[in-house]
Order: sequence, then structure tokens, then C-alpha cells
Amino acid sequence: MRSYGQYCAVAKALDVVGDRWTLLIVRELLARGACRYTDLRDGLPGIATNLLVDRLRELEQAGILSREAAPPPIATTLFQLTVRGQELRLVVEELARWGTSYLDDPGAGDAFRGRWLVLPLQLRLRDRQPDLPPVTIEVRAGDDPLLLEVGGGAVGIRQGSVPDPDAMLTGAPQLVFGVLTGRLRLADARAAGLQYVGDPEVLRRVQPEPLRAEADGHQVATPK
Amino acid sequence: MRSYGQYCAVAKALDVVGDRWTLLIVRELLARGACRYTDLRDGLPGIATNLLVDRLRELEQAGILSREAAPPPIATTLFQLTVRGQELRLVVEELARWGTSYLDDPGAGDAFRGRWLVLPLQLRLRDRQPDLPPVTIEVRAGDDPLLLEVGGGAVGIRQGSVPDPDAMLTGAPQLVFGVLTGRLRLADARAAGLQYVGDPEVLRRVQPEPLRAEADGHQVATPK
DNA sequence: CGGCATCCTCTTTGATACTG
DNA sequence: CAGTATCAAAGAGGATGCCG
Repeated sequence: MRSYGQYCAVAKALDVVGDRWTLLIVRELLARGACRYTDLRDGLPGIATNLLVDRLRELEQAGILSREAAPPPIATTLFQLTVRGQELRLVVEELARWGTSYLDDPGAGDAFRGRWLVLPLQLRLRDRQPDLPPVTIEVRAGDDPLLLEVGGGAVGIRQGSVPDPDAMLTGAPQLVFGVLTGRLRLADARAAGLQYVGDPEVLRRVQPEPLRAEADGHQVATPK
Repeated sequence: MRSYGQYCAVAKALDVVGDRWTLLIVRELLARGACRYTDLRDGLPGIATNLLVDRLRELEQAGILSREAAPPPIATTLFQLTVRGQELRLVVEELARWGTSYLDDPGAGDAFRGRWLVLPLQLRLRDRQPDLPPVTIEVRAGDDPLLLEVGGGAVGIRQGSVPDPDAMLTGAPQLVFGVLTGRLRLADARAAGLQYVGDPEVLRRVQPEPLRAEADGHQVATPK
């Protein structure tokens, strides 16, 4: 990337990670840990292979990630974040927090991977009935299933599954996300193709309080 | 910008603010509030005028900023962030936090504006002698002077000046920043062209603890 | 299969000059 | 002051080929 040539911390940061695709590569490495080239390519649908190679080299150059031959059993190279790269976690999380509201749009045709919802769901879901026994919810929206472990006032979210979840949500990511965050009513989502198996109370336990009013997106900030 | 086409909060955020120059425009509006076109151009040295126009239109489109005719005395349009745009503050701040370490490099020839140091200095400076009476330090490193108001355990930093500061630092931004953060010794910075007027104790009052060892930039993160 | 390299087209950018 | 217009260079995207 061409440098902005500004003695400014934001500009210097963007000199390093401001290129197209760069922060999404960091997202993948943050979410999955050490990855093979093909894992990264799968986690970055739409990237051209030459671009992925270029970015990986630039990030290695910049000390954000390192490339290592995997230990004997595996015959491949692994890419993983350095300490400096891990320090980007808060940057990526703040971007995710800010971008989460766009997940409420339909956004049909988008590529999807289950792990992309881990952060947005963690930001919005709560265990609203901490005194009830724990429950698990399985979400099947894309590639690998996502598991919500609800109990003791907290909601844990990770990729995986358990033998007998208390509820199971299956369908398009937008429907799943809309129902879990309470923006869509279960009946409407069902009409749109979502499948839900289990007690609807399980769902209500994690949904956040309904918002009172949509903020006006073009509202002007009051000065000061 | 071409969309990443991913149902992911980070990708959606970057669809909106991932373009080159976009977050730097937001930086300027966050730091200065409502701006005229020429203010922005001055705060974004290196941007092509057509790009600035393009970005402003895209950001207006996206509901990040609004364009308004200024009230009667002034005959110009003002650009200011919407509420949605202000919500980018944490994103920009985290980028600044992460990028601050690059300010320790020489980086000669970079453009500079005083307000760009407000955040990085706030992150590093402390009032280490809260019981002493307050002091002010004036910093002349670029366009407008920067004022450090030190007292009661806190350091306030803003653009401006006072009639009789307790200390005055004048010189290249890299030298000023290096001395204030304690990375450069005053004598060395003076030899490199920095001017300092005032009691050196005033300087020591705000400098952070010296770091014990540089982190290895290419160190690999320990898994888990 | 994993990990690229090359070629080609299309879009974005950067630099500069010009205008109401 | 607040932009347009123009044009060359760089970068992104897509297809395909290569090699252990």
C-alpha cells in the first residue's frame, strides 16, 4: 500500500492494515487461530488467490503474522498472528460492533461462515433468566454449526455442537440472526423459511430487550 | 467501494468505511467538528480533490456525515458527522492506539497537523506529581500550537496556547513526541534540533515510566 | 490437494489543470 | 471557496497453469 505520508497514528495504522482484504485476513486468524493457506482462502470468499498471497507476504513483512512449517504429522505451512497481530483484536472488535447494525438488512446472496456471527451475537444476547438450569441452542446457518450455551447469566458462543440441544435453529443467516436478536418474530421467520425445533421460551431467554425506537440514521449530532 | 459480499459485521463495516481515505476523513471530523471543504482538504494532505469529493458524497449517502449550509454570517457549506458517524469514534481510537507505536520511527518528510498528536499523547502522558501546582506546556511542532495542561493527576491536551506557559517545546513532531514520551533524552533531541525552554522537571512530570524492554515485533503468540 | 505464479481486463487512484 | 475534468499509473478481480 502506498503510505499516506502523515505523522498520525491512525494514518500509520492504515498504512499497515488499511489495504483491501487485510483486516479480513486478520479477522480469520483471530477467529480460528493458526490456519493453512486453503483455510484462509475458504474463510475469505471472493478474494483472488494472487491477492491473498500478496497480503500474506505484506503482513509477514510488517510483523503481523508469521508463517511456519507445521509439526511433522501435518505437511503444510501454518499462518498465525504474532503478538503485534493479536493486538489488532480490539480494532477488529470495534469494527464488528459498529458494523453489526448492518446485519439487520436483508443482504441476500452474501457468503457466510458460522464463526462470523460469534462476536455480533455475543454483543447482543443475554441470559435473561439466570436462575433457570442451563440450556444449549444449536444454530445451523452455514457451514459448521454454532453452539449457544446459556446459563448462569451468561451466553457462550462457539463453533461446535452437542448431542441433544434444547433448541435448534436452521435457516438463512439473516433469519437466524434476526430471530435471535428479536428483530424478527419467530412466526414471520418461519414463514420465510426458518426451521425451529424446541420450546419458544428457550429463544426468549436469550433475546435482548426489544428496542423502543429506531434511531434516525441521518440525524445530526448535537455539537459538543 | 465494491462490497465484500460477506454476511459479517466486520466486512459490512469495511464495505462502508474501508475505502482508502475514508477513515481519515472521519478522523478529521471527529477531531475538529464541523468543517468546510477546504478545512478537510488541509487536514488531509495528499488527497486528490476528486477523491475527497467522491468520499464525501459516499459518506453522505451512507449516513455517516451530513452537509449543511452554514448559518447566515458564514457563506459556505459545513460537513459534520451524524450520530452514526460519531459512533466510529471507538474504531478510530483503537486504530490510533494500535498505530501509536509507529510514531516512534523517524518517519521523516511526513505531513503533520498538531491535532493528530492529541490522542497518542493522551494515551501515554500522565501527571506523575498530582500534588504540585498545575503547569502548562506549549508544543510548537506544526501548524497550530498544542497546549498541555497538567495538574491534579491529569493531562489535558488541546489545540491552543496561553500567554505564559511553564515550558515550551519547539521542533520536528518526531522529536517533540519522542521527548514527551521519554523515548528520546532531552539532550539528544536538542542535538537533533529541538528547542526547549523551561524547567526540565516540568517535562519529567508528564513522561511515562520508561519501558524495560522492547517487545520482539515478530514474536509468535503462544496459542490459547 | 496445497501453494502459489502469470496473464489479462477492468476499476480505482493520484497528479495536475481548469472553472463558476 | 468548492469543486470538475482529464489522463496515466497502480491495484483489484478472474481465469488458468504449474509444480511438488
